[in-house]
Formats: sequence, structure tokens, C-alpha cells
Amino acid sequence: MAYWLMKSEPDTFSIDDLAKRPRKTTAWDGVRNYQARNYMRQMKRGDEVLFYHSSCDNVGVAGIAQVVREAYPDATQFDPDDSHFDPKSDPEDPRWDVVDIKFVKKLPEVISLEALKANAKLGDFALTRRGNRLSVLPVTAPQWRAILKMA
DNA sequence: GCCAACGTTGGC
DNA sequence: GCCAACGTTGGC
Repeated sequence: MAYWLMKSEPDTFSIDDLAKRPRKTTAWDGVRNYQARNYMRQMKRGDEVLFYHSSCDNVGVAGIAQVVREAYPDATQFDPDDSHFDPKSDPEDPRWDVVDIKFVKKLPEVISLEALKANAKLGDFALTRRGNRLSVLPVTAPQWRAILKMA
């Protein structure tokens, strides 16, 4: 079992949107960064995910989700009408993948980025490293436990 | 809206 | 392989 953090802009897709989906599940499409993709390829069914709200008034961890389907090709890369269309991706060897994640719970309050930065127990946390821009990040087991305690 | 920090692209 | 230009991310 591994732990991850996935970012989403709540104006586009929030933890509430995830809870409202059919079967409370969504394909995490649109990732177009190789490192983030590689992390998604490492994800296993049952892995747990911190659902993070970025670029909004209340930046931070908003809920918990779970991986319910492991990596498979992202359909949006082959759709010319989709903003994530990638003309260079070969259908025989797709460049971009998605995983399916399912809603587990919404936190009563967002754990703010400020509070995460202030928590020394998190140590070297990928999210708070300077210059971090990855939309999919690994979380260690001790970090996961420390963050849940903050909820 | 600003800007720092990246990743990607393409000419050479 | 280098690197400048460009586009994007994301906090503030």
C-alpha cells in the first residue's frame, strides 16, 4: 500500500465533484507531465490519495480518495476536440495514462498548505519542496499518518 | 495579475 | 547536446 497526493483546481473538479460522480469514481485524465505520469503508473489498487485543492481561496488537502483502477491509456490524448489532445501520442503506444480514483471522504476542514508547511513532522515533503509543480506526488507512510492527525 | 520555477521545444 | 524561447503551474 502506497500513498499519494493529487492536485486539482476545485473550480474545475473539487472533492465535492468527486463525491457526486457516478459510483463516486473518476478517471484522472489530463496529466501531461512525465514524472506525474510515472507516479500514476506506480499506483496500485487500494493505494490512498490525498485530494488537494490548488489555485483557489483555500489551498490544501480537502479529502481522501482511493485508487480503484490502475494505469490505462488516457482517452483525451486522442481526441482532437479535447484541450489535452496530444497529436504526437501514438495509439499503438500511448504516451499518457490515467488511473481511476474513488471518493473516500471529505475532511471537515481543509488542511491548509500553510499548516502543512508548518508541520515539522512532515520532514522532506514533496508538496512543500521549493519550486514543486507536480500534480501527482508521493507521500510516505509517516507523512500520511501525520497529515491525517491534522484533520 | 504578478512572478518564480519549472518542463518542453526546436534551432543549431 | 546545448540553450534560448516559450508555455504552464501555482502561490500570493
